[in-house]
Amino acid sequence: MRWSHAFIPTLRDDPADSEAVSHKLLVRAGYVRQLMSGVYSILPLGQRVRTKVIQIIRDEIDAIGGQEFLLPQLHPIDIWERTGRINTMSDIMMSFEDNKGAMVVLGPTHEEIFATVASELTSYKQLPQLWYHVQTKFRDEARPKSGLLRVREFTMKDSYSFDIDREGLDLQFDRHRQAYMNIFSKLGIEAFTVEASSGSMGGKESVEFMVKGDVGEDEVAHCTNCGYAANLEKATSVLEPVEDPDEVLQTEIFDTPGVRTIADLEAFEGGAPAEFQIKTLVYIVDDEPMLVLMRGDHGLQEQKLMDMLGTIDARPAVGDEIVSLLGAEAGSLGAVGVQDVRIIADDALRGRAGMTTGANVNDKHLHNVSVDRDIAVSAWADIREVAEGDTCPTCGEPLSISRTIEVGHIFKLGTFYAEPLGLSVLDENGKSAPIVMGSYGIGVERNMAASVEANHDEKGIIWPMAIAPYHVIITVIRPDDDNTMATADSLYEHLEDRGVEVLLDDRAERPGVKFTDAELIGVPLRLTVGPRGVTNGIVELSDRRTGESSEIAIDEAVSAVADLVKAAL
RNA sequence: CGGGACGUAGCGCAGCUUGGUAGCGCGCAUCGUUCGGGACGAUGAGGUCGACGGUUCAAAUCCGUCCGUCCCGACCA
Repeated sequence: MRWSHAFIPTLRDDPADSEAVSHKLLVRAGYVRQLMSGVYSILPLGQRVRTKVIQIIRDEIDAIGGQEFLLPQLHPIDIWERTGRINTMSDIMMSFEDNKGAMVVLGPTHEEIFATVASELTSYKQLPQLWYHVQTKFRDEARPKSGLLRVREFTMKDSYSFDIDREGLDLQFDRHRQAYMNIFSKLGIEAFTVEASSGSMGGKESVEFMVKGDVGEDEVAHCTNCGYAANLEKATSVLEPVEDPDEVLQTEIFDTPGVRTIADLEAFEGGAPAEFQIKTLVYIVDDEPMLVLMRGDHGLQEQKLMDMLGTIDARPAVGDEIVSLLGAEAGSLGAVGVQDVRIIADDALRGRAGMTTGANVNDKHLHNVSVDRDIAVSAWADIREVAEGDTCPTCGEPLSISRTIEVGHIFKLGTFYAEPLGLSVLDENGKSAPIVMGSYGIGVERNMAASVEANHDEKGIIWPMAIAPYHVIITVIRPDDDNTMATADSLYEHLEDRGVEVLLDDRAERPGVKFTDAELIGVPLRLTVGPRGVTNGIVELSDRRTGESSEIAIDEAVSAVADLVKAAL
């Protein structure tokens, strides 16, 4: 491609509406343009990268036996009603009425559709199957952000496995895990896997692929010593025991004017340290109010609570709801003596005594609360959010917490979809058996952005060879010099003949502009061809990542570049 | 959905407080001089000032409503 005929609109300034590095660079370097919030046009350079990312994914999934489909993006709403996910996904589903008045949704994901096709599977002899597609998903995210990292219309490869039993699922799951790691490696992304909550996807076990990055939306607890890593939505840690007083006293009410928070009560004369307080939270779960008790210095991890309750609908109660339930306002709440309300308590409170908590009377608290004696706990669970420095559950070393970008997520769905959609086959005994499913997703544009987050410097993008829009850019210093341009043209043609993808910068621009643009768009190799060198039979070969350059004979340039490209792919 | 910021030429911004014929830089077009790290000079093109309504002799500027975009949080495979 000749740059003089290409549409590569580079910008000198960062766009005003960008924060994330990948967003700034992909816009400035002419890869994407925003149409509306969370919706982007992919420009020619971006499309070349996107196509390569897709092909890498396709090759890996084909290698583990995947069969590619093309599925509808328009879904009748009733298929979403059948699995019940109309309720769990409705917030992000784009839907509209067709001309006949039927409700149609733009597919946010395709479990239901693949499962419908899979209803034609009738015998265990047809299993296992591995099906996938690479298509646009529409999700009306409440808050698109960070350029391509969180959008409302995007491309995803999702695959679906169908097996007769758990063992088959486990095998397909492990193959995907390896395929995904291969993919991330080619994309220049240092991904690691973490245990994750499955959220609204259904199923029990899932693994997320994460890459560290400040713009990420997830937080992961990990142990550098033993390699333990889990999403904060699921992470656990070992608790240091607290010494409770030996003497068990009667509860005692006392005045705490103006005390509203754990910290207030710590500072209050006659108060208590946070680890001797019980934090009482009121939650509305599936329209039912309940109390959630935490140790004063611990935070609730809502997803752990939701997973434990098997719900996807939970929210903190608001002022009126709290007062009508407990008779006091937030700041003076407690669970002592509360009847007929479900009380979920964090494991950290088991057996604790000598605790302080709200009295359910404004500006009053209770001393000497023994959890077992005074509170009618309905259920115990680990619902505490792991904090930086907590003790690793597997090796005992301190955990650290990092922000991460989720670049892939794989799920063992089990029979979650098989049952409502009637997916079953006859087993070898002629008995009906539900199909065991897995689903495996990876977002294409998000991974492009994640790769930029991981591969850039102050000058611009540094693409890994495998997904670079071009392998090499030929920067012509004086395109108006016939000898120089002829040399550049010849190099261009010979490189293309060797299968190297070349961008020929033949624009009538000053050298500085061309160098800056070349570095911004991030082509891995650069050949600089100028009159001075051409006279001496020399061109310059430079490496975008290291910044190193060397002079090389014109005769050898094609082979040298072709070899470097080959070695890097 | 809660909180905050913003909306003026392709891009980045000033002007608004104190109403009076819309500006700067970059980019773009033509010509000339330049040319191995974002050149210089000259001449130009380009804007319903987000939309609608109100106040006023007069609104980018004041008032109201709406729309849009970004950031933090909630939310979220």
